[in-house]
Amino acid sequence: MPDSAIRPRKEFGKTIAADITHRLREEIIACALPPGEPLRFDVLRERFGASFTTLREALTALAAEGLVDAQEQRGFRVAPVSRQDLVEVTDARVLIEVELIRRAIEKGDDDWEIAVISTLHRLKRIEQRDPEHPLRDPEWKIAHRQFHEALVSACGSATLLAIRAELFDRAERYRHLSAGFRPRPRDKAGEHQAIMQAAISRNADLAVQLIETHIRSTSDNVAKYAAHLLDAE
Amino acid sequence: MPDSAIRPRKEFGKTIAADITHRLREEIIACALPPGEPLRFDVLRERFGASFTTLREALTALAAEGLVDAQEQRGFRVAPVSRQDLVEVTDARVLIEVELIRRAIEKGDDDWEIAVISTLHRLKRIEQRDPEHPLRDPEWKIAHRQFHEALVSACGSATLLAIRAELFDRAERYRHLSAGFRPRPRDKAGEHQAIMQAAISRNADLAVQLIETHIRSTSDNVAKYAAHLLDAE
DNA sequence: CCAGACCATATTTTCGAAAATCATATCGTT
DNA sequence: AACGATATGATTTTCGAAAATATGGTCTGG
Repeated sequence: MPDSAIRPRKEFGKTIAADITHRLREEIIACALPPGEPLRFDVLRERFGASFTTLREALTALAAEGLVDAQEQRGFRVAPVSRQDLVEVTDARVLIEVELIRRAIEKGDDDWEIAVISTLHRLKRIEQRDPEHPLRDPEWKIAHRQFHEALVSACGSATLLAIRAELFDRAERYRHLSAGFRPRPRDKAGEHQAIMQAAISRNADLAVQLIETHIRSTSDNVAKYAAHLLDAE
Repeated sequence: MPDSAIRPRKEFGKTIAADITHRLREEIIACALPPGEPLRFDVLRERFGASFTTLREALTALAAEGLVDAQEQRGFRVAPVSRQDLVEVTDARVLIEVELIRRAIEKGDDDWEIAVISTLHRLKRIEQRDPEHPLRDPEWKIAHRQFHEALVSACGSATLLAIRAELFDRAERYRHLSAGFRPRPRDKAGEHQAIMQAAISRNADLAVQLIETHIRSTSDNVAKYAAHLLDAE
C-alpha cells in the first residue's frame, strides 16, 4: 500500500471528519505538528482540504483525547508538553497496563498466545531491516503498537483498553519528542522478547515487573534527552 | 440561580458547542435521553436550538467520553447499556478510585481536609431536606459528585482525575437507570460519613476498602433493580 | 511616557443550504 | 412467492458565507 500514491478523498466507509481526526492524530503523535503549535483554520484547511466545521469536529475529538488543547473562543493548539504531564502519563500507564497484563495472562486463550507471538515476530523482522533508527520507520511504529496491544488484548475490558490506547498515544508523542536527540535505542528487542516469554509462560509477576520497567525506563529516557523541550514550555 | 428562568443563549465566555455538550451530557446521564435512543438532527435541532454542525461537534465530544455511540454514516445514538458495560465501568472505577484515594490521603493538605469535610456537610444538609428521594434532587446529585471529587482531588494527577470523572459520569447514568425501580436508598449517609472519617484520619487501607464496597454495592444494586433494562438491549 | 478607549484587522464560531449517503418501497424477473 | 435491481424519500455529512469574538495598533488625555 504505497502511501505516496494520491490519497483518496477519504477511506472507504468513513466520514471525512473521522479521516481527518486520524490524520491529525498521527501528525501530532509524530510531532510533525509540534507541541504548543497553534492550529489555525486557514492553515489546516489548506493542509487537509476540509472545511471549517469538519476540522472543528476533528479538533474537538482530539481535545477529548488530550492531544489537542481547546481554548474557548481562541482556537485550538497542539497540547503542550511538560515534565509534569510526562510523569502523569507514565504513572497512569503503569497503573493500568500492569492491571491489564495480569488479567490478560489470566484469561488469555490460544488465540491470544498466537497474537502475542506473531506480533513480536513481525516486530523483530522489521527491526532487522534497519536496526539503527526503528522509530523513524512507520512500519516499526505500527508493529510495536500492535505487539503491546496484543499483550493486553485478552484482558476482557474494552473500557480499560480504550483508556490504555489513549495513554499509549500520549506517551508515544513524548517518545517522538526525544527521538531526534537520543544517542541510541536501548535493547528494546531483548525487553520485548522477555516480556513475551513471561506472558506466554503465565508468569504474571515477572511480566508485570518487566512491563513497568519497560515503561518507566522509556519515560526516563525521554525526560533525559528531551529535557530542554520539557523545561522550555 | 434559578434555572427555571429563561436560559441565556449560552453561558458566559463559552462557545455554544461547549454549552450544548454540557446540556446533552446532563440529559444522557439523567436518562432523560434513554440508552440506545437515536439522536436525530432534526429533533436535536428543535430541542437545543443549534445548527447541524454545532450539534455534530457536541455529539463527537460525547462519543469520545463514551456517552454517545457514533455510527459512521448512520448518525448518533445514546450509548446503549449492558450488563457487561456496567461490570467494566465498575471494575475500572474501583481500580482507579482506589489508587487515587491512596494518593490523596498521602498528599492531602489542610485545604483538602476542609474540602472533604465541607462537601460532606453540604451533602448531609441536602439529604435532611428530603431523605426519601435524594437522586431526584439535582442539588443532591451535584453535592454527591462534589464530595467524591473532593476526596480524590489531592491525588496530584489531572490525567487520572479526568479519567475518573468520565467513569463517574458513566456510572451515574446506571444509577439513574435503576433509580425508578429501587425500593429504598441504602444508608448512603452513613457510608459517606465513614469514608470521610477514614480519609481524614489518614487510614488509607480502611478508606480504600470502604470506597470499593461503596462502588460495588451501588453497582450490584443497579444490576439487581435494572435487570430488565440490562438484558433487554 | 503611560493607561485606557477606540478602531481596523485577523481569527474563530455559527448557520442553513447543498451534496452525499442510507433506508425503504416498488417493480420486474426467475 | 422469492430475489435482486432500482427509484424515492429521509437523514446524515460537508461546505463556504456570514456573524461573533479576539487581537493588535493608534490615538488621546493625564
